Amino acid sequence: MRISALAEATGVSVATLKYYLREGLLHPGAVRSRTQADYDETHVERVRLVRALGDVGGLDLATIRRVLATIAEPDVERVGILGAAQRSLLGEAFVEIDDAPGELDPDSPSRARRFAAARGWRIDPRDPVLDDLDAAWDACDAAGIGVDEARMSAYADATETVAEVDVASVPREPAAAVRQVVLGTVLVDPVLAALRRLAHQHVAVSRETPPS
Amino acid sequence: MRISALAEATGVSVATLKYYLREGLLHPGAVRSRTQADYDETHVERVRLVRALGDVGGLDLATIRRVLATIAEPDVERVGILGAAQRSLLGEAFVEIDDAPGELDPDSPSRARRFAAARGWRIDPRDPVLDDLDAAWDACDAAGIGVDEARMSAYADATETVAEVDVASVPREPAAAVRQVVLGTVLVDPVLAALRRLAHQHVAVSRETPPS
DNA sequence: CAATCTTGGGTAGCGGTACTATCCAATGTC
DNA sequence: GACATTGGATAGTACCGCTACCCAAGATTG
Repeated sequence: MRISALAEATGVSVATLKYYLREGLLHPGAVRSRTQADYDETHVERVRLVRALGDVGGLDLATIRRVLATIAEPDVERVGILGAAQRSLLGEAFVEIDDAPGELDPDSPSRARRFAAARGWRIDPRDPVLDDLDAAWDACDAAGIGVDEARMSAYADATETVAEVDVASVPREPAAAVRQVVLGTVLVDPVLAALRRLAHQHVAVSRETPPS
Repeated sequence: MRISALAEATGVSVATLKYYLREGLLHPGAVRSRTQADYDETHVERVRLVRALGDVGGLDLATIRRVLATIAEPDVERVGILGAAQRSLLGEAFVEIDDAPGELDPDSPSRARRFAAARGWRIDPRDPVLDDLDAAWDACDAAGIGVDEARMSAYADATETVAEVDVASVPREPAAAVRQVVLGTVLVDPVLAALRRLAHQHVAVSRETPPS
């Protein structure tokens, strides 16, 4: 399969494919001569994956590159599967959890930390996702959306059942597990977001005109 | 409060505030003289809201402008509260549901449509969110993440309980309701995403070392 | 075998987004 | 009266994700 055929198969222009090759998002094809390389199904899949991560997952190319690298050679030993996933998605911003400076204040933990603790969630208080939750929660406050602890608890219940399903679907084999976790973290979020909007519609309609 | 004080209060540079004023994202202050205007708490809140929608919600400025316009003068009569929310978030891409061309094929509905129907969700088959769900679901397939109907059902269960909470928190008064729905749609997604990642962590840890 | 693609490789440019910097004359402030 | 600040305007910047163009080597077709 030549590059033009790959372009046709994926719906991505030849120029863009060359760009992906240059950027290291797409592995080179088998070189047949100086002006010909052979691409196969793995290239088609890769291109589709890159587009999926970008268009649906909303990742930029730098993050996509890290995600692909993580999948290619997962560094499970060092930080575990979830750690590897998180590091690939955070990039520069990722701080090795042991290296975290002594900024942690056990006397006045953030709202997210208190919430997680109260819930009995066993989470390292240095986990940066806790800061994400604080930021998102604060943003809701700034917008005047009342998200009190009760509502947050209901959300946490729901996400916990989601997480059980997610974890149950992770393969035992480490490399496949990393792949599933990294891609699942990114690509299932949009699925859940769409389902939530649809559920809004359904619930709203059902309240107006209850099902007979 | 002068513009420099507003900048200090919000952590946004004066240059950027001027830019927001120009772009209509921030209402002008009370003009005291040709070189002085007075800003108040409403301006502080507005700036914080704009940053929250951008930084946390990931919206671009054009979308933020539409969201603010929708909140300011909701057009509830025409398309209902959820419709108003959706239109402000979709912008150009929004197609009046009655105007939808006859492209709808009732004989071969998409996977998302079949799924929603099988679930008993009462959703207009022309709802564009169904297409979003199809795209997100397809992206999971393209990535090799197996999301079968069973898993999707579990996700739908979870989002349905989230949606119940969401709908229950919507005020009765129309203008406040539109505000809650539009902002809640955008800003709660990141909260749920963070909770899901934390729940992953918790569930994974609990499986390794079950709670005593 | 010659005319016509097509390819890899490279460089340069483009359109959009979200600011940022600079200048100005009018006006506040000390 | 010296200096800082403001609104208003214009121009410039940095980054991102492509896109366009060029070239010479090599493949394909009539």
